[in-house]
Amino acid sequence: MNKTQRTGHGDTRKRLLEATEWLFIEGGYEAMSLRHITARAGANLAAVNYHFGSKEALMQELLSQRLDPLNLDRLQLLSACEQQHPDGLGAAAVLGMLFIPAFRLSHGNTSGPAFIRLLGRVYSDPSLFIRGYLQDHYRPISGRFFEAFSRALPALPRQELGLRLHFALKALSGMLAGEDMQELITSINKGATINDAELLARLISLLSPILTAPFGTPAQVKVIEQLLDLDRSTARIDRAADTSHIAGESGAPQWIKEGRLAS
Amino acid sequence: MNKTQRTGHGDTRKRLLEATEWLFIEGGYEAMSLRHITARAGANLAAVNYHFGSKEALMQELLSQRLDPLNLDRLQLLSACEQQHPDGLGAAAVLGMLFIPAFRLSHGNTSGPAFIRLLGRVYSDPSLFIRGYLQDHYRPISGRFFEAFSRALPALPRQELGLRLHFALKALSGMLAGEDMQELITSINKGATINDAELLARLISLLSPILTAPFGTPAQVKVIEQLLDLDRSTARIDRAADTSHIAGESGAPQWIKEGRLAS
DNA sequence: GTAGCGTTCATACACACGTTTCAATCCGTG
DNA sequence: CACGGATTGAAACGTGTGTATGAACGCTAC
Repeated sequence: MNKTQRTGHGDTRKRLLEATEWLFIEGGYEAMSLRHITARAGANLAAVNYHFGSKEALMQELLSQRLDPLNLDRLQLLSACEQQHPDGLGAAAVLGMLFIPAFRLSHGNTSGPAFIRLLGRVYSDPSLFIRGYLQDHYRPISGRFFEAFSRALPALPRQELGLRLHFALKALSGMLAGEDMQELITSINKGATINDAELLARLISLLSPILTAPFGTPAQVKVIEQLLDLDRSTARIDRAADTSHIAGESGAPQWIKEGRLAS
Repeated sequence: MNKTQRTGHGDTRKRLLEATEWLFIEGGYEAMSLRHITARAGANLAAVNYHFGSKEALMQELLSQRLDPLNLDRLQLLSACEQQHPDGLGAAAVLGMLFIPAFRLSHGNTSGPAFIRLLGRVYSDPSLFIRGYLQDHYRPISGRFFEAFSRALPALPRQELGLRLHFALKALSGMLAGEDMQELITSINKGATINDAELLARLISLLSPILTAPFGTPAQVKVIEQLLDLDRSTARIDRAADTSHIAGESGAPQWIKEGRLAS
């Protein structure tokens, strides 16, 4: 029945998805307009609504195609690992099970390094649509991994664990979204022929302290107390509280007095 | 000469800034329209362009009023501390000098907890305007603190240090922007009468490992290698590379066949 | 009281957005 | 060749945006 699959010039659908992926990676969901997408894909403006029904449906399809396999692999790896080590896992290992499937998927396919940046964008995009999609579609996997972390760190209260996980994942996604990560990987690979395992271990060694670090020690508290004292004695005489808003002194609107008539 | 300061009903300017601050905190720069701002401030739409000249100028004024004093205090504290401890500072102490002025400013003024969330938004907002403003106006302070960190961590190559700093600050701002931080603070304060210094020390103890953690140890690398093996053996048979895009099987556009005619 | 300045108001402009419509095209099937 | 469904094309709609304009208002000073 799938005879008319490739009718017409017809890979418009594919080109639209690719263009969408690119623009999303570059600027996030809000900066991604249908006119930009269709122009980049060499398609007509109406093509998006014809093939997908709406802009949101387009984005959902892209996310589903990219994230579903990834999260399936993550769950499978977690299950296999829990079965193989029934006596418990370390937090670093659980982190590894989040990263390794992403790492593998980004190596095999043609999308190559773009996949990593897509991941970063998805997890750091502030738009309600993206956020809602993630929460709606991937709550099970979030829960599974939360439980895994909870077992790996039984001393941590669940609320505190949630906080630290937010913390760690924000750091990670903020990093992946930029181009810094690519530079890091290439620069490392140039410096010495480094193993994939070493690279991943290095990444995880940055993240796992966020989860495992103990609360502030007395020594650290003492350092902070000294700083607080120094700050109090250094701070300029308190500006009158909250009158800071009143800046314009008199007369015509302030912006007209400054030199920026040009531009 | 500043006699006509309070002419008319006239605190419109102040109300506009406050409304802007609220809306920016809630949704970021892009979600903040002039019509929303003026409606919330009980002012006319044209008021923004009259008092500030443009939307961007409004935002610049808000950011300048909030961030300039903060960063001045930070620099002053850093200078005082370097003078007091000419033999060098620890990374945790330098982190403290970033946080303590923000902490103090958020305690004194009426703006109270909003100031913290404003900070989080500013540093995590993805819009080009906000990013550009930060880079243009606060490059000196960034440089100063980068040097301070560099002296505190002489073993770290500068590129690696830059990476880890990005990492740490992304984590921090992502955390501050949400409401989680307020919950954390209040929940901590409820659990036990905790000192300001202890709270700050706890925060810093989460962040400083990102800067000071050593590279992956051989033991960690070994764990990752085991996981990689397990992943390779577990991964489902490779889907044909990158044909994942082709989903529609035949006939009419896929979205029309599904049940979502409603809504 | 009236002239003048600072401020507010309603309204309009030009543009970009997502979506819709309907005619024009393609191409396999009869 | 001609029919018909799948696809593409050009143009328009309604809404939201930032900005601009000019009249109306309030107050102070002469």
